[in-house]
Amino acid sequence: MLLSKSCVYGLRASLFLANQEKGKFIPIRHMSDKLEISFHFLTKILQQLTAEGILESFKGPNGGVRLVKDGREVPLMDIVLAIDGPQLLTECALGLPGCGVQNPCPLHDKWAETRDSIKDMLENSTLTELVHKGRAENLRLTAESGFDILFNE
Amino acid sequence: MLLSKSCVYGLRASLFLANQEKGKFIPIRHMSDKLEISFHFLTKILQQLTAEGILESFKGPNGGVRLVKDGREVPLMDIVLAIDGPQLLTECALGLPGCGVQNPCPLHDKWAETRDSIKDMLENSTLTELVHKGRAENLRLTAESGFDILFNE
DNA sequence: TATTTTTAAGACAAAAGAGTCTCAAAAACC
DNA sequence: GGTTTTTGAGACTCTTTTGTCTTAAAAATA
Ligand code: SF4
Ligand code: SF4
Repeated sequence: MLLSKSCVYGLRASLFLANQEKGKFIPIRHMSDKLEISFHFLTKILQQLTAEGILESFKGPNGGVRLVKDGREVPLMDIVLAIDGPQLLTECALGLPGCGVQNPCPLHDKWAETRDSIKDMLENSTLTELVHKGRAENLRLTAESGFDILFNE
Repeated sequence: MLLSKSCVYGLRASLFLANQEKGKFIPIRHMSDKLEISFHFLTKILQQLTAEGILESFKGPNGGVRLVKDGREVPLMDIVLAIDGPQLLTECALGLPGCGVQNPCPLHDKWAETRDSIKDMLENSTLTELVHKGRAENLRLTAESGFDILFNE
């Protein structure tokens, strides 16, 4: 898999948050219910995003988490880097250690192209952009429901 | 990681075989030494390739494994499918089950592009092509050595 | 202050991936 | 036939990933 499960959950939760009223703290329990992700597992993942400065959290009643920046300013890459780290961009097809252009394997040229296209996609897609698209077309964020699950009470 | 470790080892061993005298059986022990891969682990991986009809094996002295087809006819995709299966081409960015164009997530369009570029790379690269490139430029297949390790006795 | 609601932290367990080991079966050679 | 060399099959262990659970700390509210 390209992204770890933690990373995928982190992305889905971030999209959820980008679709909420700006500045409002959303309880993790609410998200874990809507997105059908284990509450404790999601909590652990979002703690990483909080530690990385992508989310901020607040304890107690009316607490929860929220995006620090407007989702428009948050490329998916930020979340991927916070959770999976940079391996995706540094490791490669044949997985040899300490790779680079100085000492490449036969796949390097082709792989570098592919890797760049992954990189570009993650850097050029922002949370808000995807939320707009998802809202407009009622796309889904969970196994069953469409995007509208994010609005239902 | 895009490809599992088993898959990467399978690819490296296949490149090694594509660089050998056509039709000759190469002992797995020889490959595991040269490529610095655990002998037993590599054996298990190559057994999968044999079961899938990509390699054929022969027991006993002067035995080993060899490519069934000329490496020119073997795209990397064959080896990836044999070892990692088709998930790379069917699973996707947000990892939702049963995905497709009928019921996409907000990332689908962008991911589909990226996925196609991965697919194209694996389908359009053949073992022989990469061996030629590796030989011409003495590229590496292991952590330390260059392509010439495949020739040294 | 006591109770409730929430995140924080980390121990713990289950599952999957990676790697090791042993023994059997086939082939060659003495 | 017996020994050696090789792949085949599978049990087994170790590590990483994934997921669960418990307890603590902070904040609100009564
Ligand atoms: S040379 Fe490039 S493709 Fe090959 S292992 Fe290194 S970074 Fe990966
Ligand atoms: S819609 Fe496409 S990108 Fe999204 S989860 Fe499904 S297959 Fe993957």
